This record gives sequence, C-alpha cells and structure tokens, in this order.
Amino acid sequence: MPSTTFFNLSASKRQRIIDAAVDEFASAPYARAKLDRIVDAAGVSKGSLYQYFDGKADLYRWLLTEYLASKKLAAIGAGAPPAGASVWTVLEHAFLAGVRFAAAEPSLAQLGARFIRDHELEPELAAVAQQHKAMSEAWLSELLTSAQQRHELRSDVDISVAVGFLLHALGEGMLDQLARRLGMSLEALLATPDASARLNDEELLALVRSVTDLFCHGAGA
Amino acid sequence: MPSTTFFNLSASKRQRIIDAAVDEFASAPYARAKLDRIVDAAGVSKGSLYQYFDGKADLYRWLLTEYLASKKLAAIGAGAPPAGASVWTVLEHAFLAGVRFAAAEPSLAQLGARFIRDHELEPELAAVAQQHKAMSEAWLSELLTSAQQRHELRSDVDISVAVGFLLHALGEGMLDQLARRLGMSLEALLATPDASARLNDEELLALVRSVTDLFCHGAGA
Amino acid sequence: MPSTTFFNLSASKRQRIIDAAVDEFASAPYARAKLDRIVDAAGVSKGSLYQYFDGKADLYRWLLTEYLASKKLAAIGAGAPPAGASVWTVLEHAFLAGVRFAAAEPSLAQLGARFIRDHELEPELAAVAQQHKAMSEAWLSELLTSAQQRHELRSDVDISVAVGFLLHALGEGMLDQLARRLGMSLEALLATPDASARLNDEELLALVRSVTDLFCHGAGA
Amino acid sequence: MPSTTFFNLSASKRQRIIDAAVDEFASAPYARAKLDRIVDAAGVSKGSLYQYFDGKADLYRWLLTEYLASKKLAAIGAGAPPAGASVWTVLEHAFLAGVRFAAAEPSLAQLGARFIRDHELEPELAAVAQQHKAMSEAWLSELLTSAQQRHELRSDVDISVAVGFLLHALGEGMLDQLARRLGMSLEALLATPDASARLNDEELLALVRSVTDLFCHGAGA
DNA sequence: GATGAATGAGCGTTCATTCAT
DNA sequence: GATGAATGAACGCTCATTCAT
Repeated sequence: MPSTTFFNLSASKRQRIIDAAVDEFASAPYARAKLDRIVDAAGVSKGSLYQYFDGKADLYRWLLTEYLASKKLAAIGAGAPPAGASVWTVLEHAFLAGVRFAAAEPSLAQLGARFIRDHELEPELAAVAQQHKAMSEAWLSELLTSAQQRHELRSDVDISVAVGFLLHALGEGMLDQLARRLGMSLEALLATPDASARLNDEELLALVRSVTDLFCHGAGA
Repeated sequence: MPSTTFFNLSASKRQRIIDAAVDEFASAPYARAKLDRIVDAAGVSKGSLYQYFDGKADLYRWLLTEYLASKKLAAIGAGAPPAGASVWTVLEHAFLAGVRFAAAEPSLAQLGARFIRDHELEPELAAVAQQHKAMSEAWLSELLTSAQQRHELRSDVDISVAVGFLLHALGEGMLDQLARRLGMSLEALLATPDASARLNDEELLALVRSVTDLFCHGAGA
Repeated sequence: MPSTTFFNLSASKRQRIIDAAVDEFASAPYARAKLDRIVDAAGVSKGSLYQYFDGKADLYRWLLTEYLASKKLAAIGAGAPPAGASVWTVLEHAFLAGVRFAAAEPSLAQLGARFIRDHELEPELAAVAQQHKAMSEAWLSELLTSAQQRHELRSDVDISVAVGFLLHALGEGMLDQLARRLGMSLEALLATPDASARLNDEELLALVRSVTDLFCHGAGA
Repeated sequence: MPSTTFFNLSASKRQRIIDAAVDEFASAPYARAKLDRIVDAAGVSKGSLYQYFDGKADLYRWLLTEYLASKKLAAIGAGAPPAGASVWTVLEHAFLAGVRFAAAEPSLAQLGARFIRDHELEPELAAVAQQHKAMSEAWLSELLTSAQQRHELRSDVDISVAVGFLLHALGEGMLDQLARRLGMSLEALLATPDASARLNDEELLALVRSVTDLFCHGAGA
C-alpha cells in the first residue's frame, strides 16, 4: 500500500515513478526486476521509493491490484455488453476489450501478462495471483452456469473444463494468439511493447471471432 | 551433459541426486532453486555435484531433455495409438498418456510443467524451452491440418487457434484441470506430489473425454 | 570506472580504500589479491566496494590507468626535459623521474611493476597492459630513430634491440637495479615499501648515470 | 621430489606425464595450470600423479630444477666455448645456445621463460626462482669481473648494471627480441610453440650479434 | 601400485533493505 | 520528506588434495 506521501507527490513525479515501475516490471519477471533501474528511470532516490512503498513487493502489488486494475476497468467499462446479453456477446466483448487494451496499453498489458505467468513471486504476491485467478474463475463459472440454464450452452458441457479453456484464452492464450497473428514468438511480443499496434481493429475482431467460434462450435466436422 | 563419473555412481546414489534435483527444480522456479538444497538432500558435497554436471544449468537441462524425456517416452510409448487412427483417437491417447504420467510421476510432471511456464531461464535454457514448444506446435499443426484434409475437422476452423488450445490443454491446462478435479489449486497440486494418485483411471478417462468433447463439439447448444 | 558515489566519499575514506587496494595489489599478483583483504583493511563492507567499482578488475584498472597514471604524471611533469634536448638528456630525465617516483611512492611503483610483469590478468586487463607497453615502445622507437637521424646514435645500432633494452631498464630493470643498490632482492624490495627512501638523490643520480653510460658507450674496452 | 615409483614407470609412461606437464605449465602460468588437464593429457589417474609427486608445486619444481636443467645442460654443453675464451665469445656462445634451445625445444624454453616471469608462485617455488636467479647473477658477475681484470671491459663500467642488462637479455629479453624479430607479441610467441623455428640459424646469429654489439659498443655515436 | 570419487574452504558478485544525515 | 551511502547474507562455482577401494 503506498503511503499518503506518495499521493501528495506532484502528479508528474508520481506518474514518472509509476511509468518507470511499469516499464521495469513489464520487461522482466518480478525476480529480475531491479529497484535500482526503477529509481534511475524515475529520477528519485532509493530512500524515497521506500517512503512511498514498503518495498519491492508492495510496489508490484499496488501496480497490479490498484493501478492496472483501475486502468483496465476504465478501458473496458466503456464498451460493456448490454445487460441481458447472451453469453456469446458477453464473451466477445470481453475478448475484444482484452485485445484492444493490449494493443492500446502494451506495457500495462505486458505487466498483467507477466503477472499471470510469473513464477518468481513472493508467497505474498502469489496469494494475490491466486485470488485474481479465483475471481476470474468465479465470474466465468457463473457466466457459463447461467448460460447453461438459459440453454445457450449444451447441458452436458463440463463447466469446469470450459472455464479452464476460457481462462487461458482470455489471459495468456490471448497474447499467444496475438503473437501468432503477428508472426512472432510470445517472448518477442513481450519484448516489443507496441507490436500489437500493428493489428487493426478488424484483424483483432477476426481473431476474437476465431476463438469464440472454436469455443462455440468445436473443431469437429 | 553429465560426466561419465555420474554414470559410474551406484544406482542408489545417482537416484538420490536425481530425486533431490527433481524435487528442488519442481518446487521452485529455476532462479530460486538452490544447489545447496540439492546437495543437502542428496547427501553429497557441492564439489561432487560439480564433478557430475557442469553447473546448475547443465543439471537442469539434463533433467529435462534427457531424464524427463526418457521417462515420458517410456510411459507414453506403451499406449501409442494405432497407425491411421483418427485425430480424435490420437488426441485422446495423448491426453490419457499425459494425465497418467502426471498421476504416476507427479514430481517429474511438475518439473515439466514448471519448465514450460518458467520465465527465469538462462538464455540457453530459454532456447531449449522454445525449441520444445516449437516441436509440439509443429506436431499439432500437422496433425490438425491432415485431419482437416481428411474432413475429420471442419474446413473453416482456424488451425492456429486450435493448436493454441491444444497446446495449452496438453500442457499446463492438463495440470490445471487435474487440480480442479481434485478440488485444489494448481499451486497446491504442485506442492503435493502424490495428490494425483487420488484419481483412479476411470476419473482420468472422464476428464480426458470432457476435454476432447469440448474441443470436438464446442460448448454451443 | 568508479561510480560518482566513490568521489562523493569523504577524502579520508576514499584514501583509505585506495591505500588498501594499492597495498593489496602491490603485495600480490592480481589473481591472488583478495577483495576481502581490501575491504577489511579499508574498513568498508564488500557491498560498498561494489557500489564504488564494478568489480575487482574495474578497481584494478582504475588504480593503474587513472590513479597511478595521474600520480606519476604529477611527479614526472615537474622535471620535464627542455624541448630540443639530446636523447641522452631525455633518457636521463626519464630515468631520474622513474627512480625518484619509485623512491617517493614505493607502493605505487610496486603496483606498476607488478602490472608489467603480471601474467594472471583477465583478457581485458591484459589488453591494457599490452597497450601500455606498445605506447612505451612507440615513444622509445621514435626517440631513438630521430636521435639516429641527428647522429646522436650510431647509424648501425639495431633500434629494436635498443628499444628492448631501454624498455626493460625503464621498467622492471629499474626496480631491479634499485634493489641491487640497496643490497636486497627485488622481492624483498617489493615487500619493503620504504626501502627506496634509504637512497639519497645523489645515489639515485649515480645509478641513473651508470645505466645511461652503459647504454651510450657500451661495456667494451 | 618424485617418488621412486615414478622412476620405475615405463619410460613411455613417464615421458607422457612429463610432456603433459611441460605443455600445461608452458601454456599457462603456474596458478592457472590445472592438474586435471595434465592427468587427462597424460592418461594417468589423479591419484597416481600424487603417488609420483607430492603435489602441484613438487611436480613443477622437479620439472624446472631437474628435468629442464638437465635438458638445457645437454643442449648447451655441446657447444661450450673454448677455455680461456674472451668474454665476448663466452657471451655470444651463451646467447646462441639460448636462442637455439628456444628454437629447438620451444615448450621447454617457454616453461623456463614462464618460470622467470611468473609471479604466482608459491613461496616455496619463489625461493627456487630466487636461487636460480642468484646463480645466474653470480656466474655473470664473476665473468664480467674477471673480464674487467683482463681489460676486456672498461674499468669504469658498473658491473652490477651490466649484470642486470645481461640477465635480462639472456632471459626474458631474449624471448622479447625473438618475438620482435618474428613480428609477434611476446604473448603470441608463448602461445605458438614452434614459431621460433621460423628463424634460421643465420638470423639467430644476426640477432645475437645485434645484442652483443649493443652491449659492447653502446649506442652512442 | 592404481584409481577416481569425494571434499570444502574460499572466491567474486548481487541487490533488497536500512538509516544517518 | 528526501537522500544515497552502507550493508551482509546468500549465491554459483573452482580445484588441489585426500583416501577408500
């Protein structure tokens, strides 16, 4: 949790710190991200950073649970699906919001992607990751269950298997597919912040449709 | 590459070292795995370990590319699908072999799972990981393409999206689903080597069928 | 290159570190010089040393190429030979400056002497050593060639042999001769920082004259 | 001192060990020479080497003080100057023997050269080096003193300076000059065992004459 | 006598965190 | 509140030597 001191900072200085931290945590896994690089890039002293945050883990946690989440919400909220929309519409909206956010805010999206994949987390941070995953799972589980009740989904579909599929598809799988579309490896994509910008909105939509189509109709002839 | 010294060791000692290394690398990502813990658990001196392997990376690489691979091959080879089998049979066999291996050799399966997800790898090891992924992708891509030509798959399915789905489902997703069936988190499963043993073969088969069913028919009503 | 941190240190602390490092590198060849001994003698932590310098090699390089060089320049600059001086005058000045420096700053002179002789250098440091030698050789070669053209040297003298002689005489040979005059072995001289102070300036001059005399007239009857 | 066991070895095995050790100690300074490489090259076990010699230092010492010395003696003894020869003849013989030995037995010559220059020696070995140097100095000192009495040398030449010159010229300086003639650095020469073979006997003689000429007549016009 | 596996002290280096100024 | 110098535990790795077989 940042101290009040942090919020009393001038907006520009605060943003400089945030940007430096986002860049660092986006370009290296947690264990390899260096506070030294962050303070250098932000132009603040190490002591100051420790007055704003309780340490490396605290900074990282805040970035993910507060900053990234709020940005994501803002970006996604704009295009929320109409209430009562079918599960397919909801999923398509979610996918589109995801790929659009990745294309618009590559560093932040990378940060989120790293978080999902990162294994180097302190136990404390791992708990945050698990909680995050649990929430997504709960949301998907409810979405699919109610869809099944509305007969939008086959009654004999294994919900937990479907949740697993979508969880991946909305998270790491999305970046994986983006990378594939761009003809680059996932690693290369993570190292190239604005690569996603090369895809225009139509291409993003086509990608999303391919995924939802597979999920809806399966691959069988 | 282990030195010949390593293979001249008594089988029990060699196995002690392998087990200690597998446990360590399975329970912590590469960067956090400590040689000290391995030598302590194995009851050998640090110097000895360095006479067997060229270093941490060498030990890890051997464990993955030689030891794990050979164990996996032995486990999977037994139940290879008949030649000319349909894509569904092939996939089902692959899935079953995977979950059975995970249930039979949980530590090794964990090791493999970590490897796929690990971000902290030395460049050299990262190359091994990418190569491994590329091979899996190529195999799946060919499998699906020829199936499509045989009209076992819909002609308008996006192969690369389908490959992405299967890649995940056969790798990390498999452990994820196993964890879900056992009612535990993936992390808990990774920390509980013999948890998978609680599922009997019928349950494993049911799990596999749920996944292939989703892939074949989709979730749509 | 030392960090700015190093130069922000109090002069006394900085000097303590320099002295400790000079002593260590002067009393043991590079490969056997221990950072532990330096930090102990300087009374700083190992981590601090690493904030000042990039490592052992960096500290050593700076000591030689910056610190020693600047001290030497200061010491030698005072008594530069007049422009247009004969080769004999130039050489005598160079020798005198050398022996006086060795007598005045024995530890530093030892450091330089070790550097010239040391075989255990990292490739990077070895390059510095070779460059240093090449510069000295070029300077001497030019000095002797132009002297030959001015007929201060015999026309049939083999310049490269003469350069070899002077290179040694101005470097390691100088300490060797100093040791001989003091009736001790070179090793003993290197281990006794202020032994050189026992020779007064007249004796130093006599030593220099003996060397230049041999070089000028030869030993033949 | 090698154990009697060593001398009971078959000549071929003994020579294999010697050659491997010479090669290793010739191609790296003492501290960087590895026993592992020697036993590998010689095809003997490490334990055996420790039964022949008391350790690394013992092997090195024997190689220098017994083996190299005897080989040198054999090579030089053949062309000893006639009794009662002038100092110039004696020196020329000594120089020629030296350069010829270097050209004929490059590895051994390198070993000797390394020994003279090496700073990484154990105290015990350093004593051997000092003793060796002292003997050479004594021989030269006596040679020059008696020559001076016979008026072959100027009466006012500083013997100790002249000894210093010759000591260098006959040792490291010789290799230095050889390297210069071959157009390579000393380091390159040490790394290229048979480079010296490129100079024919006439060229070697010319080199020797250049040096003795400088020593006899000086460089002055 | 020969073997080669075992040893362990010791090295240079890293980096999140602390705290005096 | 801001600074940045100080810290030190911990890591991967080396290699001459020992000693049971």
